Amino acid sequence: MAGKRGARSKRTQRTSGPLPPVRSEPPLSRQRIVATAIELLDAQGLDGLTMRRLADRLGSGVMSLYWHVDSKEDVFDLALDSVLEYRGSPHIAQLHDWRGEIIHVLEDWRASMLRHPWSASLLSRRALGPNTLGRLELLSKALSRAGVAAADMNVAIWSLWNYVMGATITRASFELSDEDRAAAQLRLARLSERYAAIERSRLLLDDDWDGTFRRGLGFLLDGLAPGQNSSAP
Amino acid sequence: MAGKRGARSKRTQRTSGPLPPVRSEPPLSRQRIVATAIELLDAQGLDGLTMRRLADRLGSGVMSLYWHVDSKEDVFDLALDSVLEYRGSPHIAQLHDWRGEIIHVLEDWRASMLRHPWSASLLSRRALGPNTLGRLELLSKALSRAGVAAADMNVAIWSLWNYVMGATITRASFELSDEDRAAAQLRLARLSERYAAIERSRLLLDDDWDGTFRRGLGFLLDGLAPGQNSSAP
DNA sequence: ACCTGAACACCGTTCAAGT
DNA sequence: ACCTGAACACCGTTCAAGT
Repeated sequence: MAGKRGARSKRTQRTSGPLPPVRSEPPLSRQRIVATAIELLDAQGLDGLTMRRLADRLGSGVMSLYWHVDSKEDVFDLALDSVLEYRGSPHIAQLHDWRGEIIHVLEDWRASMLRHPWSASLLSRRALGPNTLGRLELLSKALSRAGVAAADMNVAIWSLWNYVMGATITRASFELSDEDRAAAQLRLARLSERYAAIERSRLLLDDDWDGTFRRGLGFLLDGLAPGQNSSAP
Repeated sequence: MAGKRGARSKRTQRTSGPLPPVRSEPPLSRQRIVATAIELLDAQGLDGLTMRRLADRLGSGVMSLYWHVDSKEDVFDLALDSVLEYRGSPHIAQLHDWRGEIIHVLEDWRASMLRHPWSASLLSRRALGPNTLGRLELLSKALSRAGVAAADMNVAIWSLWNYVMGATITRASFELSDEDRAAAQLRLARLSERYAAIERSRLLLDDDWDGTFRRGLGFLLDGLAPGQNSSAP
């Protein structure tokens, strides 16, 4: 499709150099490498990404990747930060609904990670990229508007970060394989007499992840900004 | 040391078969494998554990391990759960200080993981072992005593689990290498105009992890059990 | 019952070389 | 400037065999 000669006769898009063979792969680039890495991670999980497989998908030799990228770690960092890009409006102050604004920021963050289940567990191990910092910035500003005191700001940010990250990792790992989950449930059922309390509340059978996330976040926000009650209109 | 012939003349400990050469390594066992795996993980981190290195330390061939253990994943599961064994008293109800009891359970959990920094990030990826379930059980009972309603129980447990796990992973990853941390701070400083809010609160320079953990946990508990105020005697 | 070495099918990355 | 293949120093695990 790309490069097909249509109505425009001048080559306005490729501005210099001889045309490469029309049907070949586009040249390697950081961007293409990252996009393909994300595809591979989505399809095969964290262990599924290898430099060799990545090169295969890109139709290049393995070592060609290393011109564009420092190492496999580098690929992980780039893929993670790419997936965390915030695509919403930076100004979503909805009629002074600060609580709603904070919830929006965190739900959007969580949704981005759940779209790429490998990303949550990577986030906890890799350095903070620009898009991650951007989301922290957004959160910090929303918390300020919600009246969180400067002295409590870092505690509030880290608490929410930890909560979102933990919740997303937990959910992603429980969703990973029904097989594992069934095995865990079986083992729990077998040991139910030793774990009477969590058996009674059916902790490991509860799969309303979205509801649990929202309600737990509500409790945390109640603690962080007691002025703003959850039942306010 | 082990097996040294002393005052006891009868061999009461080894009950059958010929004595092995006195000075040799004790025989391979699940227990020894797990203990050595933990040593290796403590010394070299998650990537430092390989079956070959593990066998070397144990003075055995690599494939001998597979008689006692299913796979490398199995070793991870066993090492993780071993490290999470709860060594405190199961009855620490201190004069009806339910809030203090909950905090104790969670601080002890966190401390166990911080002693083995690889464990927190493993916890998020591996299945729940018996010791992990035991700690969840302890938490569940403490929450019941603190008056958390049955309908809120699972939300409360998961919220606290997510908080503790997230906080511990975050702390462990920031402590991992001063080098990375310095690099992150440098990058943040350079981009400070784009991230004015988190720069202002010096989010990434704040290293009072213990205080932040405790205060954030306080906020979460305020939300979960509003009856029990943090300033109560 | 417990341990072993050889072999297989992989890894990430260095290096010296090509265009 | 960009790409490459050969080679190095590793992996986890299968298998057939030893005691």
